[in-house]
Amino acid sequence: MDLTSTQIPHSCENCAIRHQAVCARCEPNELERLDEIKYYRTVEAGQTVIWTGDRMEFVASVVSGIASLTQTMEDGWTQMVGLLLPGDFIGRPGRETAAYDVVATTGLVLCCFRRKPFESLIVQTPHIAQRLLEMTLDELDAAREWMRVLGRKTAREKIASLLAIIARRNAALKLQTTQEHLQFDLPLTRGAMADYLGLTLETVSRQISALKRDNVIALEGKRHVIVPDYRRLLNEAGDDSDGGMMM
Amino acid sequence: MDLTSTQIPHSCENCAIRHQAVCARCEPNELERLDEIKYYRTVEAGQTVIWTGDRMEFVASVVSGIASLTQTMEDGWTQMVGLLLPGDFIGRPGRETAAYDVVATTGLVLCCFRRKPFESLIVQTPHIAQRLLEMTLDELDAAREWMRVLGRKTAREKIASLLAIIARRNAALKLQTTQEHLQFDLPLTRGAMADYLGLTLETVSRQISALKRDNVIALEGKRHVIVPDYRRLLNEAGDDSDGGMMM
DNA sequence: CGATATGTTGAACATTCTCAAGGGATGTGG
DNA sequence: CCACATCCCTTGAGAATGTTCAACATATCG
Repeated sequence: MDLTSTQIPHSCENCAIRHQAVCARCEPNELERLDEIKYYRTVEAGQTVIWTGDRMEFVASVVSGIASLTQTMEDGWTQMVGLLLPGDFIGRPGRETAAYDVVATTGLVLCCFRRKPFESLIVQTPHIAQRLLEMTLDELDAAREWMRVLGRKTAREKIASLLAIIARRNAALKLQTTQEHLQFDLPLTRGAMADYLGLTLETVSRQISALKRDNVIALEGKRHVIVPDYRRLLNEAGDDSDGGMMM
Repeated sequence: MDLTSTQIPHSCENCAIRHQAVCARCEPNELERLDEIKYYRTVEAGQTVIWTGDRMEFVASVVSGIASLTQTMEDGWTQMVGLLLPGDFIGRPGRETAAYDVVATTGLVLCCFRRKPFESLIVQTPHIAQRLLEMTLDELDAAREWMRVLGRKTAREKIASLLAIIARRNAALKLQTTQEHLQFDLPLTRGAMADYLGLTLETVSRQISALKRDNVIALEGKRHVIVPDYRRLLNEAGDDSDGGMMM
C-alpha cells in the first residue's frame, strides 16, 4: 500500500481504507446499500476535482493519493485549509455547492457516492452518521491545531511541523512504529507547502535549506526527505511534548 | 437578550438558544430526557471553566456570555482556537479529557449535561446526533475560514476581520438586519484579540488606532466600537464578497 | 533544442515583534 | 482623601523576521 498508488479496490473487503473511511463502522448489509450509490473515479495529479461554487453531485472518500482543500483570495493568495489523505472524506452532506477547491496533489482514486441518496442513507444508517461525526470532530481538532501552527509558529517551526506530520502519517500508513530514523517522499511542491503554511515559496525553500544545513533533515533530490532523528524534528517544530495528536 | 446577560432560563421553551443549540431539533419528549441530565452553571468573567487535560464530567451549551477556547504553547504563547458564543457547544462526546482551556471572557451561563448519559442519548436520539454533526461541520468551516485569516491576512486585515465578525454576530443576536451603521462593545481585551489573531498586543493596539485614524471605526472609550460603514469594514478585512459565511 | 515547471539563492525592503516608557482607569489601605 | 498598586492600553525606536523582486539552476517534455 502506497500513498500515491492508483489501484481501484476489488471489493470493500479488501479496500485499503475499509477501516478508516466513513464506511468504517458499516455492517455487510450497510456496505451493500452504499455499493448501490457508489462509483470509483481516478484523477490525474494536478487536476482540480472540484471548484469552489460547483454544484456538488457527490461526496467521496479518498482511497489513495493526496488532495488539497484550498481557498483563493481575490488578491491571488491561496490558503490551503486541509490536506486530504487516504480515508478522508470530501464534501458536506446537506450542502449544495462546494466551499473550497479540491485539487489532486498526486494521482487520486476516489470512492464517490451520489450525494442525494447518500444524505438519505445518513439518516437511516446511524453507523455512517456516527463515523462521519467522529471524522468531522477529528478534522476540527486538526484545523485547530493548524491554527496554532499558522498563528504562533516561526517559518522554521512551520516547516518542521509539516515535515513531522507527513513523516508520521507516512509511518502510520506503512504500519511502521515511529522510529528514530524515517524517510519519505514529499507529496507537495514548495509552492503547495507555502500555501499550507501561510508563507512564500521562497521562505519555504530557504527554511528547508536551513534545516538541511543544520542536519535536522537530509535530502535526496528535491523531494525525498530523510529524518535521522524524529525527536529532533519534533523539537524544531516547537511541540516538545510528543506531538502524537497533531493531526 | 444580551450577549453578556447571566439569566438562567425558566424552561427550554423560553430558552434563548432553544433553536440554535445542540437541542435545536429535539421534540418535547427528547427535551425531557435531556432535562434529566442537565444542570445550569454560571461562571464569572475571567474564570477558567476547563483546563487542558481535565477529566470532562460534562458537555455543555453556552446559554449566554462569551468563552474562549485556547491552547498554550510551552514557550508561553497562547493561540485562541475558537470563540464560543451563545448556542455553541463545549466538549467532545467520547473524549475523556479536555483538549483546550475554556475561559469565560464575560460572565457565562452554561447548560451542562453529564457526559456519560449524554453520550448514550446521542446514540439513541438521532435528532441530537444530527444537530451535533451540523454544528461541528459549521465549526469546521469557521476554523478553516480562520486559517485563511491567520495564514494570509495582514495585521490590519486581521483586526478588520475580527471586528466584522463581532459586529455581524452582535447584529444577528439583536435581530437587526446588517445595516450600514453598527455599534457594539468589544468583549475581548487587546491581549485576547492578539491571541485570537496571532499577533502581539501592541500590534493590535496600533492597528486599532490606525483604523480609527482612517475613520473605518470610531471608539467611545476603549471598548465601544462604532462602525459607520460596514461595507468599508468588510473591504478592509480583505473579503470583498459579503463575508456572510465567515463564522 | 527551446519551453515550461520547479527549486535555490541574494539583496533590498516592509511588516511585525521586542523592549521600553508612560497614560488613564479602578481599587485598596493608611 | 491621598498614596500606591494593578490592569489595560498606547506609543516610540530599533531589531528581527519574512516578503518582494530578480537572477539563475535543474529537470522534464514536446
